[in-house]
Amino acid sequence: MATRQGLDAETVLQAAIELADQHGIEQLSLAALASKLTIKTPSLYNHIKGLPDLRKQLSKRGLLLVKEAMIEAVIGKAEDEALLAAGVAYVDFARKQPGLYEAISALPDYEDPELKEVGAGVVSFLLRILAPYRLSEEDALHVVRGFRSMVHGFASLEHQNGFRMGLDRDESLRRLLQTYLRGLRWDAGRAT
Amino acid sequence: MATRQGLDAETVLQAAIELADQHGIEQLSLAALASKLTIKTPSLYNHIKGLPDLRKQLSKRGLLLVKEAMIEAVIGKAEDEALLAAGVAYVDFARKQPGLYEAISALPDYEDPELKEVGAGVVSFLLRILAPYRLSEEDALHVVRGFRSMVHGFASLEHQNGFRMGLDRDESLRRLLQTYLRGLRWDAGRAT
DNA sequence: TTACAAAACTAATGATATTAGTTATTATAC
DNA sequence: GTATAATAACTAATATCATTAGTTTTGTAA
Repeated sequence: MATRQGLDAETVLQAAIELADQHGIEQLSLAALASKLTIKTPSLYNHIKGLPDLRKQLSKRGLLLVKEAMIEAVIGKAEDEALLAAGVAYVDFARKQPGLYEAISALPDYEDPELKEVGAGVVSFLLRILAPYRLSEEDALHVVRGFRSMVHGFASLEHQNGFRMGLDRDESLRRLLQTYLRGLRWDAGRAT
Repeated sequence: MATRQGLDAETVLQAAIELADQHGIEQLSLAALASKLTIKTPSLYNHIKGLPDLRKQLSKRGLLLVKEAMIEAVIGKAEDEALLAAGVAYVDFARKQPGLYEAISALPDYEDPELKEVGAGVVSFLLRILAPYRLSEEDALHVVRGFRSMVHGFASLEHQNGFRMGLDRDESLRRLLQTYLRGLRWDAGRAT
């Protein structure tokens, strides 16, 4: 019965991403996923290790994709322009793939080596954008933390409908980043 | 059997807060909560409406407490000093009450009127701190969004062990806020 | 003391993830 | 082309969980 369909780990992951994007990561259950794939729940275990493993995969994929989105966004740009574009791309990613973004922001164990690695990839990408600023390594790392805090916080609050005033959200993000960047210039003693 | 203990909604909420702070909001189950209170799970329904309701109560309490913490922190301070203190108090709250903080950041329905109200309370508190800056209403609202994004993003990343370099985290937060505030001064055309 | 409200209970239901063991299908080796 | 091995699906079973219904017991108020 049930003629075997060509189902592999990647297909399962894609289906999980769709479900998470549609209904939120909280609603992503193995039952719902199996149903979407028209198989029974236990059959999923041929492709994933379990629900925690699946969520980890979502987190990892999310981190990879958000980094790719930022890389794509900064092509041909440098310094403030590049940081602004990267920040906007980050937030846009969270808007377009809300479930995947939730997976990034709700991960329980950042200690996992795979997640550590992709996380470090994001950080090193940001460090490369910051290179032209000629900051010390320590200063640059503080800036990376600041940048990540800003864009993650913005995306997170926006996602949970935390911005309820009828005020343009893109404008809020742009101002946040630009104000910060101007502060950076000031710090460098060369305000433009 | 089971001599009735003086158990009310507040006691139940407190126990839930303890569990959430200890093991994370994800691990907070009615079964664990009932066990902690030495009652059976269904008995909880005499005090709460259900698990979603309990989580909503945690969110509400968290928002109230984080606002209180900020209010307390800005006593005798104004302008940049006050904003910095409020930001630090926010992050400190997330550190000391991680479960309660998770409840704030993982709430599914910000549409709930009660939550809207306490959320608006936080915003109006921040607006009052911003009053001396004499910004237009629109500008001030953008700044509030920026401030919330920064502190929430920082607290959230720190909570999930997102800052893995051996770099002082308090210093990162201070720099983030101060850099932003200097950018604000520059915007106002009166860089100090 | 009686009556009522409420806080606890037991029992039952339905959803969930997970494991064990089975069947059937695909692909590989000969 | 056939036999074999790997594997993708299945059924059955278990444990945990939230929730509802209905019951008992306790504390309080009349």
